[in-house]
Amino acid sequence: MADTWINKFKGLSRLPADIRAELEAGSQIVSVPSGTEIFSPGQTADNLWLLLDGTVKVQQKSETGREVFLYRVHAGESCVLTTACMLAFEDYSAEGTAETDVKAVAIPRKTFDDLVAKSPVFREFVFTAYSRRITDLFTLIDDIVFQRMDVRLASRLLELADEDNVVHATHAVLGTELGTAREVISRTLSEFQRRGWVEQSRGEVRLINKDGLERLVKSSSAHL
Amino acid sequence: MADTWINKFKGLSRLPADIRAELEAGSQIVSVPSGTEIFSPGQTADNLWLLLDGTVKVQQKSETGREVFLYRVHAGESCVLTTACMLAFEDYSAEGTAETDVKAVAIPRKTFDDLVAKSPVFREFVFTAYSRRITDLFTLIDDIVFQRMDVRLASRLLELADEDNVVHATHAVLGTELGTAREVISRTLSEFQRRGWVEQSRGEVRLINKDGLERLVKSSSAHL
DNA sequence: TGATCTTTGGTGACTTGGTCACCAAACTTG
DNA sequence: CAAGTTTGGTGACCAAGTCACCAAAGATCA
Repeated sequence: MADTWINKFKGLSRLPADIRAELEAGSQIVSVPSGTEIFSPGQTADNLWLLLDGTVKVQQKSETGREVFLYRVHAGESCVLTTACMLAFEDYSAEGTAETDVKAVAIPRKTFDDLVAKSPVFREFVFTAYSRRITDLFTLIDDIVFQRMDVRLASRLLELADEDNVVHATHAVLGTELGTAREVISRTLSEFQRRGWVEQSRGEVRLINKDGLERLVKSSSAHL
Repeated sequence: MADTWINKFKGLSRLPADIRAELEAGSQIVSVPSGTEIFSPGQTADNLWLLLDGTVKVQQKSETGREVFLYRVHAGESCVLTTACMLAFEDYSAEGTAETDVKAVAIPRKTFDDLVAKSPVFREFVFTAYSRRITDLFTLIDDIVFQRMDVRLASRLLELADEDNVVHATHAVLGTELGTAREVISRTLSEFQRRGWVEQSRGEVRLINKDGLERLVKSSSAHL
């Protein structure tokens, strides 16, 4: 009982026993392979996903066909913004893709609505998740408007690096992550390489001097 | 009974009588003068506001002291994003200011939480409002990243014009509305003036050829 | 094993937008 | 009306996005 998936989600551990039972009975665990489209424009979202393993990348497709990265959902978090659209019966304009193999709990609309009605703890969980995502969006907007590209790229590289300090992504992918052009990424990375912070090969960037990158990021948030 | 404020809000007219009664009893109508700070970072939001009259401008203040415009709440709409933070007991990073004299219904946290629990219609109202705001934010991000400044300024001028086709705003204000610098606004407006679309005087822009502005806006959304 | 195709990255020229420094004109306040 | 404040204008410069094009690294397949 103590090792149920429910305890992996911070706000849910305080749920009373009856609600837990309903939540477990009314939802199911699903696994999807890397690359799966989890939700997309035109498709009604019918489930709230709580991620157990893997990451989901949420992007906005613009009319002109280009894409902007919005945020990334990690294990222990939920794709909660879809719920607004799920309950509002409105179409979602963003799309979510599994970046890795993903294991998740899918809560159907019916169960979700029921639990929101019944459980104050579940309600707080949902609204807290909202609050976090919305704050993230505000921060993103702020970043796009005021932050220099080199700083944004440096901090994104640090986030995306694996345990060997390698980022597996093409310049084009990094471009859409930051909402900029591939050329800008190429130039900025050359500059980082010239300074001895990174080494590049096709499809990957090795961070060989994280300190340099970190100093660049810090220097920008310190104009007080 | 039919002329209650409740009917001014699209999703609420279907509320059953008992819920209506609770909503009316548990909320109050407030009036604040133009310029009032309705919510701001550091202050916990204790009420959900439903606007009856006037407009509220929601901005994000960055660490560097600059501001980005996020969205505008009109009569018949709600400041719903504050509720996430209200229920999540998290601080809000954005601030809301009355742009005009504002009349609104303030629903305290307690009443709000209660109604979300009890009423499916109220729940749908809340989630629909969320969905709309979030979609607006997505559109904003898309705009910032991909749209040219002249197009963005033209469409904003058309939005902000009063019945006499005059926009009452300084270049600096228009700058923060669009997340750009005053100088850029000045240059772009000079260009619009040169083309005979607008006339300027201190603190206001008169649209004398809306067609020109509208054509510019349309031309940009038509690259299919 | 090459020949060809596709994906990825590099580059120069140019345009747009943001920053800085500074000034001038228009209002406001005493 | 004099002095201060707000608003708008301008040139020089830098950062970033766009366009056109090419070259190198892998992938595919006869």
